[in-house]
Amino acid sequence: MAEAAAPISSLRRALSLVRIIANGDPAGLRLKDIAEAAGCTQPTAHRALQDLMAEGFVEQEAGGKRYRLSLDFFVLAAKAGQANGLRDLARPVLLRLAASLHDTIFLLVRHGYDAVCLDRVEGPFPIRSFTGDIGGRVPLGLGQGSLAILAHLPEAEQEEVIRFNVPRLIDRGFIDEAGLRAAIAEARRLGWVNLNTGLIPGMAGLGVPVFDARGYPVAALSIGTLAERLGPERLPSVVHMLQTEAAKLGAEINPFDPSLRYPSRSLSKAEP
Amino acid sequence: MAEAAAPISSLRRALSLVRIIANGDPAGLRLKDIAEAAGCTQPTAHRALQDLMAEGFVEQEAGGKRYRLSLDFFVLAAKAGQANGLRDLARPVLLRLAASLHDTIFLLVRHGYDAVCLDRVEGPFPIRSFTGDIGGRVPLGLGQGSLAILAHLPEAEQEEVIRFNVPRLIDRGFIDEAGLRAAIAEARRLGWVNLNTGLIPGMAGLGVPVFDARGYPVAALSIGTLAERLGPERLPSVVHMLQTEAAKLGAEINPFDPSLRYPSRSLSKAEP
DNA sequence: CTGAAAATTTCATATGCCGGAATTTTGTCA
DNA sequence: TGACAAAATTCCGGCATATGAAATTTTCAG
Repeated sequence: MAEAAAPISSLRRALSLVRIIANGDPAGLRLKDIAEAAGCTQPTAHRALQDLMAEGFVEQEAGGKRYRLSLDFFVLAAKAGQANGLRDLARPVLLRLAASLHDTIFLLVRHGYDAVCLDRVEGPFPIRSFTGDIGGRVPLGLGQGSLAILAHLPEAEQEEVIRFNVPRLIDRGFIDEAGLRAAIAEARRLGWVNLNTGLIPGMAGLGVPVFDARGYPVAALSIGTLAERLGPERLPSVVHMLQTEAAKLGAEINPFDPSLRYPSRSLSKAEP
Repeated sequence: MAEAAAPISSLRRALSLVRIIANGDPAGLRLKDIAEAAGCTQPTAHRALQDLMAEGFVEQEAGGKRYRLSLDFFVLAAKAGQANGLRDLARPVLLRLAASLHDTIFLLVRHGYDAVCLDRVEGPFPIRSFTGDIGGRVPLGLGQGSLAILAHLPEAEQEEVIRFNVPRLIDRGFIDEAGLRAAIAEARRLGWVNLNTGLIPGMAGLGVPVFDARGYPVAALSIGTLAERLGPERLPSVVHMLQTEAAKLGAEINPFDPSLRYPSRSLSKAEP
């Protein structure tokens, strides 16, 4: 299968070690396996890992030999979720919504071909979602908030994402291209997304896009709840509430910070 | 003043760039400032940053020149909070507690001289806490959960932490050594921590330690709420609930995984 | 529009990285 | 518990590659 056979600098190799560890067994990986996965010798991997440990990116369980990501890394990364300050801006919004609606609220941001869950406040009902936890990632188009973003992207960009994501979505067994396009059209027509379409039985959700000052859908607010809690009588008010908060949030996004619009590099690797 | 004047490998320097960026202005840092802070020339910093970008650890706002941590980094790190799988184990616990108590619940783990907020589920009341958000860090001893951990550490270790942390706590203007020792004694006597002591006016909280199979306080559960919600009639039942859940959680921690006990390296840098 | 500061590229040099082989440590199976 | 195999770590010579001065281009401020 396509093996990442990139002959690269020592730095890049070391960073790839971090990825390998992150994606490996949460209990930690052995040097041998890391070296093998990275395509380098054990001494090389070993020395890189020493440095990674010295800088606090990686740690070993006390006494043990297995390498895992360090808690320092976790702390460090909390500061990476601040793209545009959006997370802090959105926090009161999420809290308000959760308090009013008594359901779980998600904040998603677009990141390349994916939507990333930046934050989440849960209601009293147990919810299963695609995005899952904070830091979770789903292909654009899968899930309400994610679809809300995709549906409101500029035409050309939307096409690019669709082309890239359809195989990924099919792989996950959820939707084909026709279905996706239909869902996008519907989302665009309504201005929001309502998927009761039993992707997860008994669950339902709503997503609305968050536009920045340029009308670009940088993020989405979504709600996840039990299907029975989104019946015809409650649904309109929930939509209204989400849209109101999304509009307020969008207005607060610094219009002079052009970031978040076009992620700078080739982004998330596909998982086809 | 104390300048990190460590002549180190290229890898370590590059990793230090990540730290510099993480601790800098969230809007991003310029190459010149990064190079200066890292103590290397601009070309060197530049090429390291190119690699960091290529690996998705760092990104530039579209078109701009400033470097910031990438969202990929955020995604990656979500997997770093899994020390011991504690986060997943604790999630249902947090949800249960939040649902029953209608208050904000924190999960803290010990990390060197600090406690790190691994997860948090909020109740309907707006709360100010020391730890703040997920990924937040406080010196052991500051805050209810954090103090609960410190109070139940083995004597020698506790002394070491106290010696290290007292200056940091004083710097924050919160407590002196005598006060800390009194609080520790009280916490140990009760088995839990109750700080209504107006550190934050109107706020109150409770913390209970979570012990692993060896009786080592690896973590803490805590509740943060309005002072008026922890009156004498409600307090005992809240304590009981937290303790019950803490005990259950402790029992689930894999007793054969010795990690989390002694963080492997020198840990969090002081901020004196 | 202009000039200064920052970013990026070039290039010769030597530094410090690389992997094979040797040595020590660890984990496993009797 | 002992012994063996596998993994981890250290050593070391050769050379790839990171480095910083200088030159060039781009950006930004006034």
